[in-house]
Amino acid sequence: MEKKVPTIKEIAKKLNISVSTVSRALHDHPSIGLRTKMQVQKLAAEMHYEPNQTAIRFKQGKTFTLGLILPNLREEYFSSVISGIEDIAFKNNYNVLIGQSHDSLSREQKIVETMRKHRVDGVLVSISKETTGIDHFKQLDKYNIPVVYFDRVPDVPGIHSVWCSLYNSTIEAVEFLFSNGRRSVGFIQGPLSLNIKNERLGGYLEAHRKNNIAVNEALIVTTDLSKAATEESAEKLLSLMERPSAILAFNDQVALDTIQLAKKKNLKIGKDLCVVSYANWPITSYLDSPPLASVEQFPYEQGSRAAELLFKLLDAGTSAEAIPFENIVLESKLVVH
Amino acid sequence: MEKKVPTIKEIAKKLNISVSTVSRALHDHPSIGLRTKMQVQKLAAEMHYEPNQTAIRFKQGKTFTLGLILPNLREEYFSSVISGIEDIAFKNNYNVLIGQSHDSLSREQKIVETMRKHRVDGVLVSISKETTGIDHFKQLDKYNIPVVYFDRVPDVPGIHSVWCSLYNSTIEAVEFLFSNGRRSVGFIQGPLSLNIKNERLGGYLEAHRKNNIAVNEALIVTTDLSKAATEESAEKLLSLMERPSAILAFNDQVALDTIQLAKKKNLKIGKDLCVVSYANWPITSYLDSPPLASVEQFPYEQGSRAAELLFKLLDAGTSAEAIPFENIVLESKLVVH
DNA sequence: AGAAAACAATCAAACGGTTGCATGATTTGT
DNA sequence: ACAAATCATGCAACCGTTTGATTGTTTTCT
Repeated sequence: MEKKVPTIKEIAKKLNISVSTVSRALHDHPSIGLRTKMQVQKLAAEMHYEPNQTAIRFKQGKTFTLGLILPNLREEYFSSVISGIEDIAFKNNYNVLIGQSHDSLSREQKIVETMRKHRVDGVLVSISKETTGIDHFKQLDKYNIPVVYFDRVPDVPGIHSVWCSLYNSTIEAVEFLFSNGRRSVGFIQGPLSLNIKNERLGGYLEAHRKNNIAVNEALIVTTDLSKAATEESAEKLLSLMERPSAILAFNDQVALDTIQLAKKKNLKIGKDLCVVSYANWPITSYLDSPPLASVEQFPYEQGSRAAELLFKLLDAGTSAEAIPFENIVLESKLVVH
Repeated sequence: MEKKVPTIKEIAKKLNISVSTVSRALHDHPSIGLRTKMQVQKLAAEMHYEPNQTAIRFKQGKTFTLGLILPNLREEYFSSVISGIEDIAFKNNYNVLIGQSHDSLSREQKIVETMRKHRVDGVLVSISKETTGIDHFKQLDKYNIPVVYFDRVPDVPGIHSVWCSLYNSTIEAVEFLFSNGRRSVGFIQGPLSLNIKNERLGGYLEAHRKNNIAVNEALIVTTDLSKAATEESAEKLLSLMERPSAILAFNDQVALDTIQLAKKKNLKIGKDLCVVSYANWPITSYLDSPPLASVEQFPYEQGSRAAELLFKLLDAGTSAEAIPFENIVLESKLVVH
């Protein structure tokens, strides 16, 4: 009844040779004779031998596993990131262990701990919206586990990162609105921790400067991404005496909540109010009044680039020197619907 | 420079005792004296000792990892399932290794292989739409890896499964349409492999029987879930001489594609045509013309129940007898918007 | 006081594979 | 024909932890 999986030992016994010979034969080691090599490989195939990964991981002191920490899997954005990462990981014969922080710092801390205990070989992180420092990632250094931050990157020096610059696209987005005759553009910011290098705001301001349009501070509001907070901020904008004729929203979720509210107030989207945002959700194509345009951030590519960088670090780690901190910046792109 | 993680051996050396004593002391083994136990635990804490999971996994012949195979992470439905599974896994100190089949049989087969090689302790599967048999899961038997199917369950005997019955909800959904005066209800079926026990169709027919309404075969069409196929089928329905006044769609994605097409044909949703479907996507609340109702299938609960069942199998596996095949059926619920 | 019982700690094997070093056999060079 | 070089294989340690069997010491019982 009890099924037994064949081991290298049994192969050795059946052929009356030593385990080391079998091991080397299976690895095509040059010092093994052709005859034995063939014999071993033939028998191994017949017995359906498969190396015990658990043993190898143990012996090599590596888990061949990457840890991936991200806010959630629900957002299409992150599931695309995963595909990018998995493809690279798969090529390197690595597994990916996923942990969702659900945008909570304490959960993120727990996950880091789990990853450390699991002895993953490296970690990829997109930080939670509550995360401001990276102290809880420091513990990984002691275990020589390299970390690559992506997408939501903490604003501190001395890290490896991959992210997507929003500056140029934001300028483009705002100018797109200007050129459509909408010179009063509201801006709903996200949580401070997620404003990578403040690029959204920077682009927003620069677009105004370039076009000689004065910035109205009252048009800049903030949300923590919860529906309630977004509605409150949108309400602020929409009830201004000089109501903006367009809104730049932190992302498509914020855009949807804003549009929903605007409709309740009987504003015609596309006429009374135009909305542009970030993320470029596919689902928006099903909406009657979607954002007019959205900034695509190429999650798949961010994921794969981040994974590539991590593997580079892993390779270097085995050999010699510390790699200088690398920060890869991709360009985003405004997609007009 | 090279950081070293402390091991049980070093603790033993520092205290001049044997490794076995240390091991047992850390596990609170009764045959270790209180004094030594305290000493060991104190020193272990000071040195920040942490057991090497890799070694333990190897020694115990267990990976403390569950394999989870599902079509994709993009669908909100499946990300909820994951949460349900992760919560249970976490309670049992297990990790979850995720593989996406992307609804392709060949990918699914590869993933099963990966999981086997990785020697996961158990597997949870929601099959791809191309999957009809379960031959490729048979290899797991040889490794004593139990499998629990959930949600998309293959229609074969001799398996453990957790799924959500749609029969009653379908009857309710169709009757809901009838009671709204819509007696001509089209039905867009999904891929045959996903029609668990044909419950949607069964419910559809039963609702007609109960209400003495004749079934019009022309009103029953099929899609493979691709947008093109859905549109083709929807087109078939909407261009009938006797156009149905309502449609029961396989899921919310199909519903959205159908609604989009209907709008293009200038039909008023909610007036000329009512749509009900399955899945209950949260995003539909942002639509101007969402499905009128949707059947909620409780993904979180399905995930957690499936994981619980798997752990039950794992526990039993270590001890004695084979567990009789268990099939847990949950009830779905019609949610009217 | 002497045997039995309870306690505390150690020894050593085992898990499955990898790898540096040693050994024996065969071939090559002169 | 004999030393040297080359080739093929085996030995044994090792990775970190767990655990059954064993030894040695102390307490308890009669």
